Amino acid sequence: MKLTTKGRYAVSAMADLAAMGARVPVALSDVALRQGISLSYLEQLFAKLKRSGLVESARGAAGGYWLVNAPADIRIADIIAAVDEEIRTTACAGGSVLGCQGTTARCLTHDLWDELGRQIEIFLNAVSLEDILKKRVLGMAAVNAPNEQSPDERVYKGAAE
Amino acid sequence: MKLTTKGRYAVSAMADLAAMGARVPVALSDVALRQGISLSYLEQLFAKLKRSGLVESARGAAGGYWLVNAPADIRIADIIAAVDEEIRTTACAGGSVLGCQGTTARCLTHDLWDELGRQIEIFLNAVSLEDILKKRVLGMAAVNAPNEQSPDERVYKGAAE
DNA sequence: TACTTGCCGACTGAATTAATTGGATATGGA
DNA sequence: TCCATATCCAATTAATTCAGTCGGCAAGTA
Repeated sequence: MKLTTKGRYAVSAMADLAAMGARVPVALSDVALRQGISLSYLEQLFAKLKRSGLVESARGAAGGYWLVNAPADIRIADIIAAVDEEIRTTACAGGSVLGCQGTTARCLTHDLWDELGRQIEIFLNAVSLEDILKKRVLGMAAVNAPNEQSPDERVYKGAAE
Repeated sequence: MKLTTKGRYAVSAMADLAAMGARVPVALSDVALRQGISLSYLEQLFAKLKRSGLVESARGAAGGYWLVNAPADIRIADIIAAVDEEIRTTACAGGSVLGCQGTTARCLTHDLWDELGRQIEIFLNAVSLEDILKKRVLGMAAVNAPNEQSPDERVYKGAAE
């Protein structure tokens, strides 16, 4: 999972829309001012957000963008996936185990990056736009102890993949 | 937290040292061969690892690098911090809240990136080199439910809830 | 001495991010 | 109808970072 300002901009902008109310067209120029992001760059991001079905738009004067779903139903992972496309975290090419090429240590770390990617995805899937607006995010970080417990106790969900 | 091949290379190389035994000098040229990483690039990484006190070295023939501590006492977070230096995940400059400049929505997302960084750090701190060698990594991913609130119908953590 | 290895700094190619520029098309209101 | 305001669209650029290269020097061993 890439964690760049690109994804952060997108989340900030989406939170901005959410704060402005339901199905009210919000002009990107306003968002740009409030969030301190260049208008043209926002346009590129929203083209992707729209392509992913997260927002709708109206052209012309009094036009703008608005959220398709309620903030409670928009997960942060959806937003970042829309603008950052690539989710791969393992060193192995193509996500296939074949990429490890038979070397030992790299295959050992394979599990690590795999699990880290899952960890990040679980987190970003657990947080909605509404959680952000209502400041319910702090204190969510957690991790299971290494491998001694029964698999049934795991809280992890099989990430989208 | 940056998650690039840089950190992955470093972890792979450290796992390689760990697998070779305690305080045995391992030449980087051997590590480069086994892990498929360019020697010169490895040298740069190990300069940082040494500066951080994770490895020691001996020059000359039969020289090489070895781990200062036991694999069980070396956490992945230490390795990545050593080579990637920067851990900042918030959009706010300098890690200071002042970077938010009074805009509302960016400050809202501040908590999110803060917590995500904490999540990643908790995970990478919970895993040691020994865990990797003994393949105890899978199943550690987890997350707490969002901050105390009346439970609604939404599924935060997937089917396991 | 010859060889191996760590050490050091400057440089380069490739990729990506972030942003810019210059338009075209649609819409509502004066 | 005209015009300001918007989304839309494509191409280009500037800056950054990653990943890797290159050449040479220092130190230790046989």
